[in-house]
Amino acid sequence: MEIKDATLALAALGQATRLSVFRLLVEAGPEGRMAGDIADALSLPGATLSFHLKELSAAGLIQGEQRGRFICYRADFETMNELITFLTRNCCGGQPDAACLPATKKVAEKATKRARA
Amino acid sequence: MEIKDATLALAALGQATRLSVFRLLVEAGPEGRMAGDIADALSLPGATLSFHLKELSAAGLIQGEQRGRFICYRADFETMNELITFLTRNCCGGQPDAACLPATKKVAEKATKRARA
DNA sequence: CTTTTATTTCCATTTCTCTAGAATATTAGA
DNA sequence: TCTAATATTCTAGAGAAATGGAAATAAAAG
Repeated sequence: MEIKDATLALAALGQATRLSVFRLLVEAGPEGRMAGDIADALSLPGATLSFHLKELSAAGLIQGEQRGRFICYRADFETMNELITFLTRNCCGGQPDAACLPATKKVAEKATKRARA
Repeated sequence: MEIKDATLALAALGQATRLSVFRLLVEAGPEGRMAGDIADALSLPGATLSFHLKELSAAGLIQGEQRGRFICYRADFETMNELITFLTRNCCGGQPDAACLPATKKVAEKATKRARA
């Protein structure tokens, strides 16, 4: 992930309504939730939710899939993991001893394994 | 970390200039870097950098310390880890099998250990 | 093909954010 | 104390983002 993509994703998450939507989808897992369901859960007007879903999609953080006349949205966990990797990458100049971000090593390992698989 | 703090931190990072500044400090590690040094590295006018440093400070992502007539800024790794924990918390309803966010388990463990220490 | 339901796009309004020059503060050294 | 160096606050203008009602679109059911 490049800085441009990371900025886009972080800006998308740096907004209260969108962060709530995203967290809802992270907790929902791979099954996701219907748009209207999300609107109900967060008491959002359709137009407002739609605007935010679009932003999250553009940032690659969620994906929507038509299901009958509903649309099912899911969190994109791969993007999320890339984002975390980006944020913690080369922490403290890459010296493992410094270990300022405990996530760094483990997350990086996992990401590498997944990329190879 | 609460949603309000997470939003603040993510909004702070969701801006190209600030993300660059923060990444610079993450890579610098606990030693940090002087404000002027950062301005040079990123070719930023003083007023602009100062504005962004203030935002990052307000979000708890960095801290400044006076050193002679310089000010040394460092990344706040604890906040960063809390943020990652927040984002990945209760992924997929907390079912470990789902494992959509590999970071979840490891990061959460580490964060808990540190909090107890 | 018409209606119902789900969601999105359009649009105008309001609000917040970014930028950087100029002025101000703070510290150290001569 | 006076000056140079470093960094912050003030300020205003330009631009971007958020909101939500109304209209449009898309899909399925009758």
